[in-house]
Amino acid sequence: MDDKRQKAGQFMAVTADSIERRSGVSLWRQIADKILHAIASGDFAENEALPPEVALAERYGVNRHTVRSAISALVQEGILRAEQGRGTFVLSRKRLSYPIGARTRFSTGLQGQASERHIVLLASSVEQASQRVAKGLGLAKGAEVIRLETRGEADGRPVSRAAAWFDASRFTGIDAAMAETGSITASLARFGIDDYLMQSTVLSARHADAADLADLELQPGAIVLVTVAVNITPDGQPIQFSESRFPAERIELKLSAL
Amino acid sequence: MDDKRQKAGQFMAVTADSIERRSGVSLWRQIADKILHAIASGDFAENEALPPEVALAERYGVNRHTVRSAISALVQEGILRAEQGRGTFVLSRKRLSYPIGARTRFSTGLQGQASERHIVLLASSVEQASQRVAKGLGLAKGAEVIRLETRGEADGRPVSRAAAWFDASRFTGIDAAMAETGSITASLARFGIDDYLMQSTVLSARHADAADLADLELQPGAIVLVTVAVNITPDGQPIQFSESRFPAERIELKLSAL
DNA sequence: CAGATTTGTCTATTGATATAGACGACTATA
DNA sequence: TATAGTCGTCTATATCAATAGACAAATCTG
Repeated sequence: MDDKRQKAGQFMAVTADSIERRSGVSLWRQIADKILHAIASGDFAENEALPPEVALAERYGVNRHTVRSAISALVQEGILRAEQGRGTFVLSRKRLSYPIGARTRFSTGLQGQASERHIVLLASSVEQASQRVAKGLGLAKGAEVIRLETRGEADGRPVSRAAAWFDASRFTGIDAAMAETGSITASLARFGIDDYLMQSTVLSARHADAADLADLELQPGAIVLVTVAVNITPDGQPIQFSESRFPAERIELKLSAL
Repeated sequence: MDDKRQKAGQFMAVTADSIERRSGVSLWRQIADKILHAIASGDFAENEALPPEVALAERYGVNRHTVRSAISALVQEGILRAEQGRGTFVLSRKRLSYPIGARTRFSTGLQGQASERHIVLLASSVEQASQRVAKGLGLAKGAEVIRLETRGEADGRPVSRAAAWFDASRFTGIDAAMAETGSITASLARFGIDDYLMQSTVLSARHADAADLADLELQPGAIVLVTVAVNITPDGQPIQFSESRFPAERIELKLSAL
């Protein structure tokens, strides 16, 4: 059984991670990804020095300057700190594990992983439901809905960016409640909803666009995980339609027993 | 509230999707992503012509040649077909929706979305459990495990690439069973396992590496969704540890009520 | 202190990426 | 059969990405 990866004549060092050339994704971006992944999976311990630049260059089969480009992107992002003469150190903790399940709640989900976490209400508006929002909420297209734009932060770093839609006729004032409480769960409680479930979630991934970069403080070329979900009451009434974006380099999604 | 996205002096057409320059991801790759996304979400209908190159160039704020680079990548990938004098046409269907749930089975999951689907056993081997595999299966590190490398295909296109590990002492010969039946479920049935559940799944996303590109027939720069899962018997015994990769441009994951 | 190690900066060169403009080839339609 | 619309190809130029080599600056160790 031939292995396609064993390309003709190409030497493949045992330690060499694979890098794609002329790919549309620059080498420094690919290497930055790999370093992030290595940190997230514990290969490079927190507060420890990375291997020196020359070693990384050899490991990935690129020039030292290319490694430096990758490192400087991660330094700018607050993941690494480089110190002349000493080395380059891992600042950032491992990837946070965001639970997804029938009763996912932001506030409790990251407990134990981040000492501080909260949701910021960025904006709210009343608008007419688009096709997909209307369908998700079981409303007619064009019905009035309230949209809440929020950002989740953990230890001062953005970990999610979400838009949530609610039936405007039923949840009048939920924007004010959200601004006051900083919690979707608490806001819904004011409308007599003390429990709700995730009905369905669809998950995809794409490159971050300009809005994602600004909202999530990412570097260009980063990847975002996108979830589109409908929350329902225990008796099956849809109450919330939402689209969330997570920076793939900082968050992994843990699908818990649902 | 200032909007960072409104860059100084730069004109931003109302229809212009956001594109990041000097990002480490080339413009043609970003535009290819956007076109794929537009197809997946139904903006460009199947068998219909895309807007002409000049229109796309204006829409994304780039040169026509840059759009052509994006299109030619998608043509190579079999997503589009360009016809001189006529236009550029969408060949490929929408993104498939792969269900993830407690009882996810490849064979049934894509029913109705693809007329033909099957799993190919690419390779199998016996090896010593790594730290994470051992932990997932509840074995001692270094215990003998059987690894199955598989690829899932739907309508002739690769949609998943997975490695699955089983306790070698309990599932001796599962590789042969898999080769014969082409189904994990059927193979496990031979060992008296007629039901199993997903215990936990961790989900992340990253750029495809060289192996992914070859296995999934992707173009460089593509994104893969990665799931790491443990399957257990109804009474809680771990039987399978697996890592799967899905091409984000062809697959979305639907987390069903579990 | 001397030497080794490691990050920081500089110059130079090559190839890929992106823009710009012009024109040819093919198709559809009035 | 004109003409307009669209994709295909070519040339030229500017910028970014990547390689290469050299040396400076800071830190650590013996």
